[in-house]
Amino acid sequence: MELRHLRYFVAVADARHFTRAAEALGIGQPPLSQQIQALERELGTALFTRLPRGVRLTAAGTAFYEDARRILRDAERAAERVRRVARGELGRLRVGMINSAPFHPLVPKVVREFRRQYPGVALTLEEGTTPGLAAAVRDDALDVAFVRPLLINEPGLRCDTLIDEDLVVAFPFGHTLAQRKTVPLLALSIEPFVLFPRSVGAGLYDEIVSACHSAGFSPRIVQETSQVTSIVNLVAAGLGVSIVPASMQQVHTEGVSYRPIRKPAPKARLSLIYRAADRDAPQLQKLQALTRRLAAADPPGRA
Amino acid sequence: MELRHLRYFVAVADARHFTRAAEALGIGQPPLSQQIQALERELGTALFTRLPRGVRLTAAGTAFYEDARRILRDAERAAERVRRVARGELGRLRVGMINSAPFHPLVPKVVREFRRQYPGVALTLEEGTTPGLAAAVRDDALDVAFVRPLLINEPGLRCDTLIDEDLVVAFPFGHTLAQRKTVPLLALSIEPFVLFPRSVGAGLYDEIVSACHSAGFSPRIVQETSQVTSIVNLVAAGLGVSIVPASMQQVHTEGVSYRPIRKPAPKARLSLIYRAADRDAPQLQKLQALTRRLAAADPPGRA
DNA sequence: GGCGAGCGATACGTCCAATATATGAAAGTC
DNA sequence: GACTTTCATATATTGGACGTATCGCTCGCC
Repeated sequence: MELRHLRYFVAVADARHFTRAAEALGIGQPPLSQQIQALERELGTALFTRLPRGVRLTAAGTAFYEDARRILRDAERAAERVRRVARGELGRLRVGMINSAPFHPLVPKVVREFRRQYPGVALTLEEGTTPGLAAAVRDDALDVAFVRPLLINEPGLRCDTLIDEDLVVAFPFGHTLAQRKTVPLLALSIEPFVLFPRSVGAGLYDEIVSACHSAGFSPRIVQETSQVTSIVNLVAAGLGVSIVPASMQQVHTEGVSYRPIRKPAPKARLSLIYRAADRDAPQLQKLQALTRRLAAADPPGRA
Repeated sequence: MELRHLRYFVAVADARHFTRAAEALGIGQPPLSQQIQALERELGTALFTRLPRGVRLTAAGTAFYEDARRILRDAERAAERVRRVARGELGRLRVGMINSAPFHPLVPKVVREFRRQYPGVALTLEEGTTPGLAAAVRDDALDVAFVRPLLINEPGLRCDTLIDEDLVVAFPFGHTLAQRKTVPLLALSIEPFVLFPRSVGAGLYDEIVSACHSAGFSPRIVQETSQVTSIVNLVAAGLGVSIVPASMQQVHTEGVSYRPIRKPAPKARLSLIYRAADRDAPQLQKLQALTRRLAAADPPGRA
């Protein structure tokens, strides 16, 4: 039995007439008769009672009619479903992001817009550290992640750079250096630093530390904390200064002021990582397209 | 898209291997590849990721897999359902019977046995008069009916005679003629008769009346009632005698005694009628077979 | 009651498409 | 690097779906 048999059967049942059904199907009447006969032979029973004028469904045919229609409808819907999955209108996308990502306006904007445009895609969000997220993507626990620079280049992972954000200095309230318009890095040489542990983001950590080295000093880290919001709070509490992505200025914490770093300022790159094998996955491509479009409207380097 | 494509797709998805799937399907590997390619072309997306060792389902393929299996299962179940309907194991049978039919042991036995053997067939029962039931069968309101003889031969209706039952005389308690072993019809010439109206069963009515005429008298009908049980009650009440099918002796009404009629005794035929067009209907054939079998075990002429 | 029209079945030829056979290409394995 | 595994491609073959012509049956019409 093939779907063709069901299509022909339904056509004849609807028309109650072989000749007219054949016309509707765009084939001749004899082949239609033959296909119906083949179906009846396979099912072991007549589906139609042949009358001098047209045909009538038998009891078996009546029973089969609804089933046949349902199967045909089901097959069409299944095909349509596949096409929608393939077009990325249906499915899922597991997104990871580092703690600081939500503060850059691009990331929440991308997520919000993706949800709006593709309501059929189940988008899940998860926070983590850059190395943790990279491992999750590699192990197929996530599909994509917004991360800071990776030191080691995982084979099988791809990385699109989204924005190259300036880093700024965070001062506690009343700090003398906060009166300047821009701060040369070397001015921070005697300052106590609050920073995140190297393990949660070696790439950005090294970027900051090596910038200090280039300026001629080694930062004196007095306090470590993983959460970027905690860093700002510790700065506000007066434990020290810090160097954070410019987008952190979004968080208007009482008692903290931010100042740009005098050129050459270190940068905090934000990238999108995903499995190279999935580079053609439609949801991923849609996310990339969306990110590019929104990043263009909201150029990098600014907060 | 044809069911073949789905069958092939499921085979490959199960085996995760074209060559092995082709073996399982009993076809060569190249045609299988081609059919899958054709399916992928029609759906507009790859269903498998080709790996160096075998294949893996894509997201679209995974989505399609369950649908494909359900459709195939559904198609098989629909075919099986049709076969069962055709075999008469599924469906309905609307049975009619005259009031007196339930008293002959054959009829309830047939109904009971049919219900037991074919629980998938919805059997409905309805009582009525012979002409009413015949009209119902003709108008497709019933499928079969147990009736007494029909006078007019409805075209399109068929009639199987089931049993040729003796008629007996019903006497009120203490009637002198009830002392005889058999009663000659002529002895009833002066008796008042209780009988059913001709309209509810002209065939049997005429059989009785013409038997009386043959014996040399016209029955003096003093009371008419349609329900055969009412006739017996009226005889018990002493309103007159009656002539009823021998099977009515099943009803042991207080104050009524039955006596055989001396030969030649009139007969009450019980027949099964059905539409000639439906003579091949499986439920009908099963009912006929069952009736024949049970009638043979319980021969006609006896009560 | 004969006759034409309508309709499905049958007969037969044609052509496409599903299959088989042979081979190629790519990647892994020893 | 030769060999194996596995899917894709190329070409030939065949079966089956379809088209054309015709038959057989039934009904309605004159």
